[in-house]
Parts: sequence; C-alpha cells; structure tokens
Amino acid sequence: MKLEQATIKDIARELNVSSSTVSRALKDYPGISDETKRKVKELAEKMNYRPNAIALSLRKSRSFTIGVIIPEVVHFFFSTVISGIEEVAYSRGYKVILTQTNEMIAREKSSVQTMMDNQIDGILVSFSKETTDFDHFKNLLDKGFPIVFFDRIPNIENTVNVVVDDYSGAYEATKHLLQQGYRRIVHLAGPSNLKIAQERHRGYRNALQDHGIDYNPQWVVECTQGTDDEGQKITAEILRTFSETPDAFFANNDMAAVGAMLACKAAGMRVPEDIGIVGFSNWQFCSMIDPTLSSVAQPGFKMGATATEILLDLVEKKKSSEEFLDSVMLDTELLVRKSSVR
Amino acid sequence: MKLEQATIKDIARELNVSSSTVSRALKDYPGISDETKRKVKELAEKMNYRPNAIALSLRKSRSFTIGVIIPEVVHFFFSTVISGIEEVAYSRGYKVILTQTNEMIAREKSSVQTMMDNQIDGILVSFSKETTDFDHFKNLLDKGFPIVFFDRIPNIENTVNVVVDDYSGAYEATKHLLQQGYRRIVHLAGPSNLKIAQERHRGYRNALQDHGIDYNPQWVVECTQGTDDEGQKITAEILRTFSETPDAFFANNDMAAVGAMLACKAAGMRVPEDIGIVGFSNWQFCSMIDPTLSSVAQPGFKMGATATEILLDLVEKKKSSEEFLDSVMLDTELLVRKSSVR
DNA sequence: TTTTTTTATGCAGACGTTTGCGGTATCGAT
DNA sequence: ATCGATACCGCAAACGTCTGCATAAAAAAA
Repeated sequence: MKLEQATIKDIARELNVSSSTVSRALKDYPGISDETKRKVKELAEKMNYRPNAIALSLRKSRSFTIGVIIPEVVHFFFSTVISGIEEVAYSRGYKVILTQTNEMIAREKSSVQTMMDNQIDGILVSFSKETTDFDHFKNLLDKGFPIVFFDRIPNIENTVNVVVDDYSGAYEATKHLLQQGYRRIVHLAGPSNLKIAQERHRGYRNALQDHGIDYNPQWVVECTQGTDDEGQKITAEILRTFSETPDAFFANNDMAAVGAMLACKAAGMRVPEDIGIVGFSNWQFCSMIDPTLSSVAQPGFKMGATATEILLDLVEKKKSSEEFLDSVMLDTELLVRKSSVR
Repeated sequence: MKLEQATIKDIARELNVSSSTVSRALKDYPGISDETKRKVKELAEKMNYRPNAIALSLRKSRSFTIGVIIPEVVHFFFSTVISGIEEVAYSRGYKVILTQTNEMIAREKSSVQTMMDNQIDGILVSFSKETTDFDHFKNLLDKGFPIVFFDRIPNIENTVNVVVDDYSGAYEATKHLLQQGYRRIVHLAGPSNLKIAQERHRGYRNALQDHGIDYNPQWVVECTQGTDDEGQKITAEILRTFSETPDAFFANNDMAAVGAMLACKAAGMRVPEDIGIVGFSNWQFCSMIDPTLSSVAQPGFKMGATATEILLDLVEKKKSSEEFLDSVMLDTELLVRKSSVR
C-alpha cells in the first residue's frame, strides 16, 4: 500500500538542502542555523511529515514494540492484564503486538519467532499449559533479550517474573472457610504443571494443616480445563462417589467454582448453608450470581502494568534484570461474599 | 537490542557469492543453479537464518501487520472479537497490533497515526463513543487504504462494515417478552449516537408496534455507561418514579440487565414472575446468575474472524471494497433463559 | 571458429533514516 | 594577507532485502 507519505527526502528536495540537514533540523541537532530549522520544521508541518517508523527500526535495530504472548484472550483475568499492558505501553510510546497460543506450544514457539523477526524490543509472556520445555525462551534470555514472565512463570534460572501471591490467596480463602466452620473442604485444583496451581494447592494444604485438619490428597481433584461444565461434572461426580460428603469447595478458578455451585444446587444442597464455595480470580460475574461468589481477587490490570513497566525499564536499560530476579509479587485479596458465609 | 541474527550478507560472504544470489536462491528464483541453491539453503538452515521482517517491510512498503482499534479490551464481547481476529490473522500469516481507546477519540486518532507510521497493511476498528467526526478515517479511505469497521460503524459513505443484526435481535427479544405476556416493557438503551444502540432501539420499537402496543419514548431510558451499577441506579429510579410500574426490561446490554435485575430484586419484585428481563450480548455470566438471564447472543468470534478475512482480502486485493459496501450482517440469536419465562 | 542462445551470477540502487567525517564559507585576530 | 576558529551544511555509508539490468561463461547452433 503506497500512501505517498512525505519523507525527509521530499522536504530536502523542496528546500534544496540535504536529507542530513533536514534530519538534524527536525531533531534540533546543534550546527544547524535557526533559519534552516525554522524552514524545515514549517515545511514538515505543512507536508504533514511523519517519520517512517519502519525505516527507523531498521536503522536502530529496534521497533518500540513489545510482544505479548498469552494463552487466551477470552478470559477475564487475561483481558485485564492485557488492558494494563496496553495502557503502560501506550503511555511510554510503545506498540503492542498480541498473540494467543490457545494453550499450544507450537503456536507459542512460532509466535516468538515471528516477533523476533520483527525486531521486537521485548516480550511479555504467560506460557501455555503444554509448555514444559523452555528452550525457545532460554535462548533469548541467554543473549540478554528482555523477557518478563507473568502469572505463569517458568521453572528456570534468572528470569524476571511478575506473579500474584497465589499462595496466600489460597491460604486465606481456605482459612476463611475453616473459620466459617467448614471442615471437609475439597480443592478443585488446576493443571499440576502450572506453578500458580501448585501454589494455590500449597496454600490450601498449609491452611488445613495450620488449623489441625488432616490434608487428604484424595480431596484434591484436578480440573484441567477450568470451565464451568467441567467443574459441574467433576463436582457431581464427587458428590455421588465420595463416602464422606464435602461441605465446602475451594476452586482454582471461578468458572470451576460456579460449576461446583450449580452441581451442588442441582443435588439439592443449599449454598452457603450446606456447602461453602470460594473461587479464584474474581471474575465480574462473582457479584452477579446467586448467591454471590466469594473469590480471591487477582490484580490483573496491575500485573499487566507492572510487568510492562519492568520490561520497558529493561529495554531502555534503566534497570538491569538482576534487580528483578526475585519474583515481583502482587497482593491478592479475598473478597468474601455470600457463598461462603453461613 | 542487537541479537546478531544471521543475514543474507553473512551467508553470501561465507559462500563467496553475492547477496542477490542468496536472496534468489532462498526463494527458488529461476536462473540459480541447483547446486548453489542447495548450498545456500543448507547454510541458511545451519546458520538459523530468518529474514528480517523490518527490512522487508521497508523494501515492500508493507508489514504483514494489521491494526486493531477497540474501545475496551476488558469486555466480553470485544475479547471474543479479538480472539477471532487473532485467529484468522495468525492463520494467514499476519501480526496483530492492538490498541484500546478507552472510549477517547484523542487516543483513537493517535493510534491511527502510529499505525500508519508503521506501514500497517490495514485496520479493523470499532470506534469510541466520543467519535462523531470521522475525518481521521475518511482521509485514509479516500486514498484506498483498507479499513473494515465492525460492531460500531460510521455513518459515512463507502465503508466496509461487519455488524451483527442488532435490529432483529432486539425485535426478537421484545417479541419474546410480549409473547410471554409482558406489556409494559422499558428499554434501557445505549448511547444514542451509536448505530448499534439505534438499531436495538428500533427493533424494540417496531416489535411493540407490530404487536399493537403503543410506543412511548418515555419508556426508553439511556444508559450511557453500560455498567451494572448504572443499570441498577437507573432501574431503581424508574421503579420509584414511574406512575405505571413496568413489568419487563429489555436492556441494550447484559450489564445493564443485571443491574436492572438486582434493582428489581431489591425492590422486592420477583424475576421472572413480576418482571421479565432480557439482555444483550450473552456474556458468560448469563447462564450463571439466578435466575439465568435471557440474552441476545452476538457472534463475537465470528465477527472478528469475518472482518479479518475481508480486510485481508482487501489488503491482498483478492477482492475490492465495492464487493462489501453493503454491510455484512451476522445473525444474532435470542437465548431464552429463566429471567423472561413465566 | 564464429555467432547466438542459454545459464548463472554480480552490480548497484532503492526503501527512509541516521551519523561520522569532511568541507566551505565567514569572521575576528594576528 | 594569513591563520585559526567557528558555524553550517553535505557526502556517503549503513541497517537488510529485493530486483532491473548488465555481464561472464558455457552450451548450442551456425
């Protein structure tokens, strides 16, 4: 698409000076007379001149663009993260190129490649559930390329990570259920290869133990999908087969929690009287369902914003990655609603 | 960031041939001996050569990138649209650069500019609520630059638009309420400068008239924000002040519908017995709240996918924009749930 | 052998910028 | 009059790729 945008050369030709002069005049370099500067700037304005970002990228080997790799766009938490990313990137003059992996490592790899081909300045990534081997990131990290991991972080050395405090979120949620008198708490867990799921699991477990309740691994059921359908099926199954009926569910995410709630209602149980339920992520619908769902809020926007600030500081070498090698951890907040208060 | 990626020049030097030869060999141009091609390709493979997309963009005046301008990322409908866009773009070898305007026209304009500076191949836009003047798009359209509008479409000539059939969605929703015996139906409308809001309003109005009910403009209340809070406040106000109490709400969006539902419950009314409610967009929570909320489903993913297919066909000149000047309209579907069935 | 054709490659310039290094006036000082 | 300074400005190369044109060598035709 040729849009015949005015270039520095056009201005130079018109004014009978060289492109170097125009370039310098536009940027107020020393050694250009005020008169020339004035004329150049006037004409540039008049011709609606805008620097060609592509040419700049080629020249400078950088693009003022960051890449975002995310499992799924249609996910409340991630969409808030994206929003935070976009906000900070925009305000600092960067563009955002976005890809979703749909949880497939093949797409993750090819996206990284494409981004590198485009001289991207840095990337923000929350990897796919399939990703267990991190060579495609390790390569870049070794060369000092700026990468910030958020939410889902890898198990390798020297990475810069931004996470929410999943552990204490889960701990608080479980503690809250215990304080409300629930004793037989099932944990609907996430995929066990994800650190966030591990942390939440650990929070659940420690809270139980700290309150003198035996931890029973059979009461931890993995929900790999994290959909309400899955949560519903699994919960129904649990209610049908467990010899001892649970009196509470702490779910790895809100969708699963809703599924559990629906299954419990369908089984004729009352929430919160018979069953307490707490979810994770604080999706918008938590305050809209009946009973309203208690949930652990993750600061998605803040996570996106923080990760981006850090990434751009690395890109611009305002800071070095050593300063961030301990994961940056953002506070979670347990929002107690009706589903867990009897 | 210098990542010393191998370039065509490196290959050329190593093999003692010119860069032209390497370039041609890699692309199987005629006039290169099989022997040379083999050697070039082998070395390219070995050196992990990847063409520099930026250099290509500069050379070809195009970037294999499309821009997406959207009011808000954190919005269920838009996130599904983005997903559809990303999916199609990826499969056709394009990158997506994303910006949200937060409903501000200033950001919309600056984003368009930035994208143009980056030799973007085309843009997909759903403009902000503030946007009433379309010069920043008109300019580009006049030069034949590919733009596809989706969801929110402008009131100017010769644009390519992808919309959902808001009119019949609203018509069906209203008809459904009437068939259920509701008679005093309030419409919680959207911002009247948005065509989608106008269309939904028109569907509501025509359905009433076709069923012999007088249309009363006072029963149409504008919700500019489209949040549940706003819906709740406005509904409470309506219940308090209207001399004749409504028996149903048809809302321009689900958030407002939920607000209405909460306000009605708070006022001691039963849904659906005393009040029928239908929303618009079919957010995920519709099936999770109590009672489940009837809503008009918009095919967001499909809209994103369709708009992108069309845009890329324009970019690649497989089709001309004349072929799409009538808006492409995607079907909506009324999903009847409990909130509107007595 | 000479000429023509074919085959295989290289040169150079372009895309739009930036920037190190020189170059040419101009001017004041010697 | 000569010499340095100083102030302005241009040349050219570079970023990595593509491509029209020329060219050289080899093969085929005369």
